[in-house]
Amino acid sequence: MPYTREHKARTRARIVEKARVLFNLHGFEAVSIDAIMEAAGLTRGGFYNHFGSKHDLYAEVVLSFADSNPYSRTLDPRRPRPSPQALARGLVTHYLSDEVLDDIEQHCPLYALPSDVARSGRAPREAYTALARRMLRVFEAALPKGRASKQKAELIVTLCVGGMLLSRTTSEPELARSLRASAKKQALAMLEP
Amino acid sequence: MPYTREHKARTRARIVEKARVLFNLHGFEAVSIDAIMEAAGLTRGGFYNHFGSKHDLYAEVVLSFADSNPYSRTLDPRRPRPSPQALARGLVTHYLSDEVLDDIEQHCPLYALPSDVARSGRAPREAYTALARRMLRVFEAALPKGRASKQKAELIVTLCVGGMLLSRTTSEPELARSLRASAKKQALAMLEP
DNA sequence: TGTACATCAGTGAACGCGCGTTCACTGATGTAC
DNA sequence: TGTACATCAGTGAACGCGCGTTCACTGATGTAC
Repeated sequence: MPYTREHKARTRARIVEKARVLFNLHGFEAVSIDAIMEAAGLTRGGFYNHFGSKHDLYAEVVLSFADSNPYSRTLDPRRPRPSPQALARGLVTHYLSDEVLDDIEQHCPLYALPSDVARSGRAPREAYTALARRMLRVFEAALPKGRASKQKAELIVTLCVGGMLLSRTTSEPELARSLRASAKKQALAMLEP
Repeated sequence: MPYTREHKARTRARIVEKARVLFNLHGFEAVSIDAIMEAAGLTRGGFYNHFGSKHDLYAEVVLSFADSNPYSRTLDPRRPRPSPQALARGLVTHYLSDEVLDDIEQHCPLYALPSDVARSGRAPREAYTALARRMLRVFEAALPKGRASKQKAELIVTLCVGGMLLSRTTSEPELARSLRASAKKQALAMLEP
């Protein structure tokens, strides 16, 4: 078998990664297979050696989102793992930060691709849900056990996603900043003991 | 001038209304001019008697969203206008209700079309912002004057939009229900004196 | 070690379809006389 | 009041482009001998 199994896997991963960035920027529909393959340094035809259709790629991309914690980049692997509380506070602060808002490539699919996911069938929606659950767990781990904490975690996720969504879509920077600041303040307050 | 001015205005309004419903269901890109015109009882070619391009229609549709208070349907015009507090509580309850979630045509563009709006240029984004501001005003009117109330109003809007967005996109009905219930409870609590 | 071979990742031309847009036209309707 | 006319909303065929997908091929590379 010429070309190793690893070679093909790496190529496939490169396509998914480039698609992730392009989808984040422009949405599923607006990005052509041509554009994705070119970004991956390949040509159009080869796409179907890796995926059955463009829809299959959607699911793959959203699954890859769920597998890559969007907060992980801010964690220095050489340091000891922070406490659940510090992790939760850090996630809120990072998630609602100006730097993330200004760098569309970093945007989380929870607010960057909701419409596209909703229209794209079962697999992408399940990946979307998995990502939301992952965020929920980070916050639940930082709160005392119990029903009230589950509700608090849900509210914090809602504030993070809603805050960024409105910030991203609104045309007034001042309103966007204010909405984000309010959401961040409230979410952090909810993490206090 | 054959065909009265009113006739043309009514036709135009009908196109915008049908486009609004179809865009809500499928997004901007996925709905063709053919489909819109057919829904309005017309044929393809006539579209350009009313709009310069499909993009012009986007802006028009979002502007029409901003002009139609999504809560207005729940208000019975024969009754006296409710107090600002009752109006705000009613908006939250209606906005995050199961009935609205289940009827996509009723969905608010703040969470139904964010990606499409973000990718469609200045005019739709400004209409989107106007709609968000309108919601903010409803909540501010129900709260005592001051800085804290402005923040509270922003949080309530964020909870409403974020809660419905996550509910709409998630694949697990139980999670969707729980997220919405938490958001509703918190938003209503914030409206208490 | 070197060589012939088989495999299959990758290429790029071609196909077909849908959609936004154009355009020559048709015919319903308000207006002038 | 009735009629001829001008206007322009609406029609539907046609155009052109882009994109998803197919397919015959090419050539890089691991394997067998």
